[in-house]
Amino acid sequence: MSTTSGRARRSGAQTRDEIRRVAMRLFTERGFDATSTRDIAADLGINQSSLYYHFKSKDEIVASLMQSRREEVEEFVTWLKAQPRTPDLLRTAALRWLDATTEEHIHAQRLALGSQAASQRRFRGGENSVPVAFEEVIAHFVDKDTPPEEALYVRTLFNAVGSVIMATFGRETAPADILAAARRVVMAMTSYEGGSGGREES
Amino acid sequence: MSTTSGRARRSGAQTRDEIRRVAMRLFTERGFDATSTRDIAADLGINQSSLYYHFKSKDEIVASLMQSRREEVEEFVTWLKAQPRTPDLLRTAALRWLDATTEEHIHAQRLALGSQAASQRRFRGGENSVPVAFEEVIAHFVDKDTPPEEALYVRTLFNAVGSVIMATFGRETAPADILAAARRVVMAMTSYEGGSGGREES
DNA sequence: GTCTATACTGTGATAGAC
DNA sequence: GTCTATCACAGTATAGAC
Repeated sequence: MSTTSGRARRSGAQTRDEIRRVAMRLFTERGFDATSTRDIAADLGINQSSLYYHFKSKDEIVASLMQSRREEVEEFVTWLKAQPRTPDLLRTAALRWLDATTEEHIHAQRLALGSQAASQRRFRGGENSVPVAFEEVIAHFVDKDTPPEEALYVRTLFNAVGSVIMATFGRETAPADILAAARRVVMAMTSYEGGSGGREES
Repeated sequence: MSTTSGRARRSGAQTRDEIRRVAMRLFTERGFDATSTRDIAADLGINQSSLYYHFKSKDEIVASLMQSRREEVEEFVTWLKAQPRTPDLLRTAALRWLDATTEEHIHAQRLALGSQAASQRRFRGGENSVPVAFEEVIAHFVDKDTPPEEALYVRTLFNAVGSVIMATFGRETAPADILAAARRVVMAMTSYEGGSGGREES
């Protein structure tokens, strides 16, 4: 919704926040590397060099995009350390963290995941890419009547290895450990029969 | 192991496969965008332009890297379609797919996940990045005696949203659905008490 | 099959007028 | 606060000698 294909809108009076908003959207859609400062400026309807009045560098833009989320992590850590060590703390903490995730956080995370769209576009490209081929697997368990979040659940299940890899976050991890963890994830996700997913009002 | 910091080895007689091997390693380590053709050539000890004798373009290199995985997906689909629709087919299929994942596949997937190392390096960078801050959360549930795959499990749990986002793979998905699916994942992963993870010999 | 040399393009960033 | 103009450089890719 809103300005779907908005480019070159007005000129003048850009604020830091407007730049941040556009940059977030473009970084999310195309990835950081694939988004040039010219792209950002063009979308705002201003000149590329004008960005440098508001930000010292392209890196500073992305850094400012990440800042708020970081502060929330610190608050979460503070809360966590104040909790008694009960057996269900793991679940409680995980759910609390999840509930603190807003829509904007999801955008930020998409960005932080690392140029998702950008590189994936490269690998999707053809008809004969892995993701396209994998759609048949998903289709085997999901049809048009499947609730969206359930379809997503199935997708996530078959991407268990990917989920674990993402969680390693660049640290060196033995492939055997990745596979072992992924196996646990698969077992857990196919054992759970939590009805509609256990949504609770808070 | 092997040649950890190997650059500029010998000259001449490079095969397509050697280029593929080096490219895979560098793409995985640094990401596609952050790896130049010069980097690849330098690691092989040849000139940048020599790559173009073997491959038409940089994109063709990465495309050739993805091909074998794609064929396996197709085989998997064939198998899947031949299965009877039993209630536990989802688990069976997910485990089968998982078991077909080799070490090399993990490298390929790291690459396909999209410049993981590259962009994440940008977001890690400072002391005050989100991932660094989040280490405290992990440390609250994991110590040095925790088995690696269990530690990975915890990391994956707290990255449930990220896992779901990754699984959406660029398709437009409502944030509410992402959160709903992530909630299911968290519930499932914190309900399962599968002992050591249910490793079975095949 | 590899080299040297170079064209071409796109990028982040700066200087200075308005 | 935005513009024009431009720089410096890195990247992919090509031409042609050896």
